Amino acid sequence: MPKVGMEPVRRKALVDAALRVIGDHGSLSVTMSEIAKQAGVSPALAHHYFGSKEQLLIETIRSLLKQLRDDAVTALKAARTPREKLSALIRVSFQADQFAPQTIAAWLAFYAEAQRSEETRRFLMIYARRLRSNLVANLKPLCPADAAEHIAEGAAAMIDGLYIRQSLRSAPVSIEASIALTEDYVSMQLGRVGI
Amino acid sequence: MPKVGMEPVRRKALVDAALRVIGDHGSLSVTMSEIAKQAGVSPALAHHYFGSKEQLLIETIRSLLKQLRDDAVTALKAARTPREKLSALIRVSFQADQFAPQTIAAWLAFYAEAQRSEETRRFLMIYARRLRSNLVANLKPLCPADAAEHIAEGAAAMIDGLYIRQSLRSAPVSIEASIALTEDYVSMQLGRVGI
DNA sequence: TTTTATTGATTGATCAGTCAATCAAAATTA
DNA sequence: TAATTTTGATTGACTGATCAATCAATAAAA
Repeated sequence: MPKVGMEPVRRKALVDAALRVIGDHGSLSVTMSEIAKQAGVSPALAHHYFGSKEQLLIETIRSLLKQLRDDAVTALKAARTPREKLSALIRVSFQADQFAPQTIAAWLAFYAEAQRSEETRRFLMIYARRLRSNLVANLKPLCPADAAEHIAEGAAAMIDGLYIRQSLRSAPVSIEASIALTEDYVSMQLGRVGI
Repeated sequence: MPKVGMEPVRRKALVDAALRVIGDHGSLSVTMSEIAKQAGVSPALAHHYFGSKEQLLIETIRSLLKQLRDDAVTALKAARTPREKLSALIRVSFQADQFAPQTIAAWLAFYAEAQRSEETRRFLMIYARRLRSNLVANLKPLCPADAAEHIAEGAAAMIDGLYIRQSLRSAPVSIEASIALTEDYVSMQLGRVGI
């Protein structure tokens, strides 16, 4: 079997499998066996490449974050004005694959894990700060600095809150409605101070 | 030992212990032993009274919810006008003990669990709906019905989002700031349509 | 031959859940 | 009142299952 150079292929397959299994299962209490099976390899191989379950999970959240960042970068590049960039950030947050039940379930599981794992928390803090600073940067040209901080805080909270509420599938707020709600908040706050 | 009538005492002690252990641990992956130890009884007794770990956890979330409801009822009674009642609802959501790191960690853990446990999800949906309908009921006197739904959705999302972000302890938004942010949102939305 | 990839089998630890036994208060009987 | 029975409370010890992690063995490429 051993074609040389399988390592990156296997690593990716395992990380993707982990994300899928976690999303389906809605929890980090998934077994290495499940993940390995999903990736089509033996559990032993997962340990061989990642050393431990924890390490595999760390890589998994890292990949989730990278995906989000790449999307944000692309969306920001496509937008011209600060106001357009704000809309782009909101749209990226609610894009279909991010808002899929499994993805939301995975995020939630990682947030819970962050209560225990320092490293997981670090990653989620990076996400939170990035969203915030992206928002602030594009709000500052449109309003006073202190207002920008304030609005960014509120918008970020609303985005995260819409995720949480989506996870219950109780009163499913559609993607469009979620975007509208957040856009509305930002527009109204900006309207208060001009533009 | 057997003084008769220990059952309710033990049940409460175990539920409280579970909440504490879950909050400290930041996860539902806590052992019956830990919970029982915290309650000062043997693991076997926990099983005796609750039958299973799952059942104990269900009772635990039920108690968390009851606490919140009682507080809300009290706060609503003390407020007079609809606008005051809205403020009361916001204040209750962010009251100190609810906003304590351990309580937030427990909520988060239950949200994650809700992905798997139908019953847990039911409870959380009750919370979500209750908050929403309380908000709507007190918004309706102040604005058109469709606006009330819209504002309630946004405010509820913001509240939940502020919780989530609090759980990371990254950019700790104080209780007062959280209340202010939500109040601000509601006031501004209402300002748009009068009052 | 050496190196890389891969797995089956195994181990050790952890836990939920069970059960038989004990202890002491309360109820009943003498 | 004293003796006896009943019942609720409680636990230690055990079991069976699950799982992360290890390792020695194998297979194929280089």
